[in-house]
This record gives sequence, structure tokens and C-alpha cells, in this order.
Amino acid sequence: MKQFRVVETSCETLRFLKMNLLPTKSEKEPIAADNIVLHSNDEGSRAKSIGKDSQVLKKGPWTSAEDAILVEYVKKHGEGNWNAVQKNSGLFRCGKSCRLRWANHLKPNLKKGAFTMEEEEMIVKLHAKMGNKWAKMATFLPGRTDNEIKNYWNTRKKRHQRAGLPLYPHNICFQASDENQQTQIVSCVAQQHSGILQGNSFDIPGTGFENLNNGHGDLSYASSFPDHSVSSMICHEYESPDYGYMDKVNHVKQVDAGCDATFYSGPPSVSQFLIEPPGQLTFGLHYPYDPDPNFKDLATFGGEIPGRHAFPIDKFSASRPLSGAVKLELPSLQCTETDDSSWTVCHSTPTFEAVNAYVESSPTTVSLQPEAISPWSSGLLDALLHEAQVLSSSKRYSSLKCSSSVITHNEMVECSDLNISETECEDYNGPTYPLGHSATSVLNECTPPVCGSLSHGFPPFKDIPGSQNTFAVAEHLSTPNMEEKNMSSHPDFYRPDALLGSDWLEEGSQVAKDNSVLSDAVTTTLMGHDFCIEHKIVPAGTSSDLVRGTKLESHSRGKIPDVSQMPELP
DNA sequence: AAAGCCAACAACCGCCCCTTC
DNA sequence: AGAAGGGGCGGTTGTTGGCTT
Repeated sequence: MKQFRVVETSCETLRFLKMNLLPTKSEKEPIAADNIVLHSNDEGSRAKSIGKDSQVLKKGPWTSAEDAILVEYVKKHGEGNWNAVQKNSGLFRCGKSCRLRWANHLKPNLKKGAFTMEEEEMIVKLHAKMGNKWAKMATFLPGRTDNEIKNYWNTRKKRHQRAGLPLYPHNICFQASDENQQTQIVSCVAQQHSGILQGNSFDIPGTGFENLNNGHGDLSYASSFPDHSVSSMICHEYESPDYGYMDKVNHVKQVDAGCDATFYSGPPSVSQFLIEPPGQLTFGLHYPYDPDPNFKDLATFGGEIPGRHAFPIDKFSASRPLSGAVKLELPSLQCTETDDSSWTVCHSTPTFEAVNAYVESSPTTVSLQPEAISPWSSGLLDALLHEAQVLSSSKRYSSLKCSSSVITHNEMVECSDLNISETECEDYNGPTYPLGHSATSVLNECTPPVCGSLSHGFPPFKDIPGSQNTFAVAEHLSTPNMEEKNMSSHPDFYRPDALLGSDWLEEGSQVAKDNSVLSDAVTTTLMGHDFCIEHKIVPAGTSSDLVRGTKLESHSRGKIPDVSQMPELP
């Protein structure tokens, strides 16, 4: 028998009291605190406890009268010294109870009501980073209490576990336990907080499963890689840009989605488990719903802040062939992460749920088999349709087709985004780009995108400082129209020198950006500052590397925020 | 209409850390 | 240095209301 369980012997009394005296959510009329006396035969009853001064301390739900007393007391004396509350206010509550009541319910500026989508995203991200550090997490969610977050998470956890779903979206950033990586989550969180993640890809490369180590037993998104040992994942850290979503999906296909726990059988210490290979450069939280179709055209967004990059550039090695299959088999789910825009579908895609749905269905029919699609997937089709409409009407994609054997970078995007057909998409991964062929290399082999001559005379990129040979950018990068465009003046383009402050783009570096991406610059708020953030992958020509043009500038374009001067997140 | 299930919420407990003496 | 107290945190349980069967 649980100690505080009000037992049946007083059941009738309790029922009466509950119905007549105790406030409920709908009945919040003030009731004198001393009117509430819950009876219990149990000495350790939840209804009351004995204080140090032998006073009977009340337990259970707080009444409006008690709340009023507490509020009044805190107004007068401020927070803290909670044990004094009981002594001085006449409240028959222990200090702890008072503190809790105040912190969770009475404190001003508390947000009430359901979590917003952004908050939910934030929680997921934060949990991936911190584990069950509710109080810490609460500092990132103004107006929310640790208890709320905890409750939300536990509920979510239960729900997902029951449904056999992963707790995390497939490529959510997992953070290392190393505190010095705090800035990584900062950038991640801040962007999420700003709403930029409203369906956008975003991830924190180079992060690890902290919460995998502390044995929380949560069903991690790591289940996306059920047959990938942790160690092998570590080995691939920052390595294979071609270790893309499709790989994950394939793994998912191979192992039932319910085998989430298998991941946890890996080595206990996983501090740097990279969910999404940096080569993807599509740091994405592929959130299962996309409330804002307007975001769908946005290209990849980077979480990087100049000077505070989420991953060290020097760890960005050349691609390495994967042994696993790369075949695109999930038309409706695919997210070729080598693609800079692929998230446009992914973010609106029910991720793992949809993967599950796919697993349960025929690979060739999954995307259009309603019965094979999870509830969230219903939005997927809409999203895809919308995406198709958007893309088809977009100038940026006007010249693209997915059927050519020599495809462009953006073509890949379009293909994967629109899920035109498995066959078509296989062009990228099948005969043309066989297994083991780096997706990055695929990109490199792709004709650069659109909008201009393929061999436009764009000046060569410089090697990125500190990148050794890993970020050498191909000289024949043919990002179009870069010379014609005055990037400094174009409202949607950034001056190359705007990347100063980036620790991997030196002064004067040319920043390859193509129209399609730059026009997708988004204003967001990061730690109280308004920013435009743009993120772009640039095929690096003959090298097997990608270079990323990351831009983050203040809202007043041209001014680069000094991140070091920005206020720290709580 | 009743029962069961579930989600959301509220509250408490035990443990731990920090500060003070 | 060590004990005591205050406070914070995470885990857990209980309650309530809505929905489904």
C-alpha cells in the first residue's frame, strides 16, 4: 500500500470532501484553508503531515484561499525562505509545498495552457541535449515550469512508447554531455525558439547522446539506426556526408521500428554521436507537422553562428563511401541529406512515424497508401502536393527536371522533395551513383544548379582555414550569376564579407550561394536579436567535399552580430 | 449510461547540493 | 571539517476530465 494513498476506509468521506470542499479545475471558489481537512486512517496520509513544530501541515490540492495567502506573503517578503511562509503566513503548508505552488502556479508570467508547437520542438531538442534536466530545460522556455515540461515529456514518452514510436525526430540533434558544447544547443535552441524550425531542418552536428548514457531508457530517435552500432556511428562522425537519411531509412526498414532499444545496447559512452553527418549540411529537425507552408520553400538553414559553429570544420572530412545501401526506397519520406533543400519535404514529413508506416507497407506504394500511413502522414501528402505546387510554380525550379541522367544539385532536391518516383530518384543512387558512392560525390558530379551557365566564371573558393584538405572548394564551382549579382546590395544576398566572424570563412572568401537559396533567407530571432539566417550547401566540384555558405547577419543587413557580445541564454 | 482508457495536470517525496554556522 | 538547514531537482503517484467502446 502506498504510503499516501487515501485508503478505502475513508473513501466516502473523501468523496464527499472532494465534491463539496476541494476545488477542482472548474471550481476555483475560495475555500478557507482550514475548512479542508482530509481524513485518512493512514498516519502518513497525503492529506496532512506533521511539521517540526507539531503543527499539522496540510497536503493535497491547494485552495484559492491558500493561494491568496501565499501570493500575499510572497508579495510582501519575496521568494525564498519558504519554511518561514508556514510560520508567518498561517499557511499550514510546508515550505517545499509553498515553493512548489508558487513556482508552478502562482508565480507571475507563467504561461498556461498547452505547449505551442515551437515549445514542443524545443522540449524535444532540449531533451535530446540534456536528458531529464527539467529545470534546465525550463530556462529555455520562458513561462514554463520544469514540472510542466516534465509532465509533457512523460506524457509524450508514454504515448510514443505505446505507439512504438521514437521519442525524437530522426535527425534531431543530440548533444554531447560536454558542457563546452553548450553553444551548440544554444544555436539550435535559439533558432527553434524563434520558430525557424517550424518544419525546417536543423540539427546540431557533432552532438552526442547524453541521455543515452544516463540510462533514461527513452526510446531515442537513435532507433533510426537500429542496426548501426554506436561505435560504428562514432566512426563515421563527421565523415560520410553520404550517410544520409536514406541510409537511416534503409536501416529502419531492415529492423522493425519497434526495436528502438537495440540502440541502447551499444557502448555506454557515446559522447559524440552524430546523428546527421555534417556533409548533409541540412541540419534538420524534421518535424512531423508543418504548420506553415510558407516555410517550405526555405532552403536549408544553418544553426551556425559565426564564431560559434556547431561543428568544427576541421572534423569535416572528405566523404567516405558507405558500405550500406543507398537506394532510395521511401519516396514519401526520403530526405537526401546531401541535398541542401531536401528538408523542404522532410520538415513536413512525418518522420519516423511515416517511416514506420512505410516499413509496414509496400515500398513501391507506401506514399500513396493511406492505410500505410500514420496519422501524421496524412499531412505528408498534403505537404507533398503543396510542395509540388510550390516548386512547379517557382522560378527557381523552372528549369529543373528530375529525369535527366545528369542531374543538378537542385534537381536532386526536386526529385527527392517531390518524390516523383522511386525509379527516378534511383537515378541518383542506382546506376549513376552506385552503392558506396558518396552522396557528396554525387553532388560533385552534379551539374551545378540552374539559373545560368553551368560553367559560370565564378571565382574559385578559397580553402577554408583550418580545414586542411577537407574543405577545399572546387575551383570550377559553377554557382550561377554570382558575378552579375551584387551580393552586397541585393536584398536577398549577402555580402561575402558578411561571413567574417565565421571561423571557417576567412576574409574575402567567396561565398557560393545560388538564387534559390538566398531568396529563402529568413528572419528569425536569436537570443533577442533579429537575424537573417541562410544556409546553403555548395557542391564542391571535383573534390568530394561540400562547403557551406552560412550566413547570419543582423536584421539590419550588412551588420554581423558579434555573437560573443550576445547575451547568454539562461 | 457506464466502464475503461488515456492525457494532462497537480502534488508530494526522497535525494542531493549548497550555504551557513 | 562536519552538521544542519534550505532549497532545487527528478521521480513518482494521484486526480480529473475527455474520449471511446
